[in-house]
Amino acid sequence: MTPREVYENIMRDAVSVYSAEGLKEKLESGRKLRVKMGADPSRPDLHLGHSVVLRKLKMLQDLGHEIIFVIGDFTGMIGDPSGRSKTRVPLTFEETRRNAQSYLEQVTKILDKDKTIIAYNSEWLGKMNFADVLSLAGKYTVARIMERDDFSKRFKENQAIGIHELLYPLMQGYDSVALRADIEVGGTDQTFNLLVGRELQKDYGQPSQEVITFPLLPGLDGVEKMSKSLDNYIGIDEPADIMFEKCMKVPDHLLLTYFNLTTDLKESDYKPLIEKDIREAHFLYASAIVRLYHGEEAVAPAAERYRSVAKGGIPDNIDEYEAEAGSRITALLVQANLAPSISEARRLIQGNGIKLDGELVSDVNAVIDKAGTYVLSKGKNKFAKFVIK
RNA sequence: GGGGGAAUUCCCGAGCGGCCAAAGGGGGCAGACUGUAAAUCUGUUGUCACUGACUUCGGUGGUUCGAAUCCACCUUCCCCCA
Repeated sequence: MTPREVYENIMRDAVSVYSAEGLKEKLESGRKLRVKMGADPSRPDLHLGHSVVLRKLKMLQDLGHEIIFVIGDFTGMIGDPSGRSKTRVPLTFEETRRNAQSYLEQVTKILDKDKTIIAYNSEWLGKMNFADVLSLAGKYTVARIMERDDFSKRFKENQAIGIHELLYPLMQGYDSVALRADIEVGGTDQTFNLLVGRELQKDYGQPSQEVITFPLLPGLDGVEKMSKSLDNYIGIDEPADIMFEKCMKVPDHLLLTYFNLTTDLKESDYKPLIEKDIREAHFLYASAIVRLYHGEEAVAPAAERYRSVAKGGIPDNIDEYEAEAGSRITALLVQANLAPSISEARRLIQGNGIKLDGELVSDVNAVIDKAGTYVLSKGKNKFAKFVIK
């Protein structure tokens, strides 16, 4: 793609660009740009939600620009203030490095490893003394900080806001100063912080970075944004089978959005199909995603498996466990993680949710007493194979 | 600094000293229906050796035959005034 094409692609999918002229100018300057993106070291697992932004970074990278991931290890060590979430266990130095490593590995499913840089914000934030902090804090006002949506909301609702929380946008913004970022990208939830970076760079005598925000991908529940903790995600590291299955579960009304944000397909390839046959459109989507992250050869088997399970079949590549003859089915369910406790296993049986080799299990105290191979299933699509000795 | 209020199960939120493993809602899980969708309906949602037992209502002690409910202290949080 040419710089012009990349610019147009970004303008098409971005929610906001501050400023569009600045971005265009920088892209066409021929200069090697420093593109910053923040990474949360406490959650190194990437999903399709992240891929929205990562795929744009890939385009910039292909133009020869430098991608810098800022690992927020300094902020991570203090704890995340956003929301009223419980105090997060601060990460140790080793953990942040380990998570960053795993982050890098996953990121390189989309980006070029060699052209991707990792930076830790403890490198500069950790060296600041109180005078430096005061000087930084002096560059912003309470009124301006309170413009941030969640701050003002919490303030109005008389919810606590820690002083250090007010400093967070400044810390993130200062990262841009330290890195002399030309462009910063992120989800729309980061808009405020990214703009603070723009302001601070000016205060520190640097040209302001261009800020590009991309839409947040809604999760599989169709309500919350995609996140690992809500378990409504499709991980880019997941096995092809699971990926395929999850893609088929994307809510109908969001399928178009998913196509737009996470695939390379042209709208003309999928939009008519969505209107005509939503189920086929799901297959198209699932295939596209599996192809993207696992390659063409993984598509057919995953689709095949899906179809067979949908028909009530039992797939062959399922987790295998061993147990002794005479084991209770409830215990086996717990062993295979199909139930968190014996009690829950009993309830599942009572609720007609458990099958043994396709036969409904009705007795809570049922025992497998003959050696052999059995398949336990929970609901329509959770299976475990047992080799009983 | 002064005054007031709150802490309940995954979340929100009810809870007269015994009928409280604790209402109701949300969320989760399972069943029916389906497209392994949505919507809807049903069941279920502390643990276990499961017609019973055990451990839970911020923490520690106490009162009582008996405490989520009463008392004391502690911890944390919120509000109002300054």
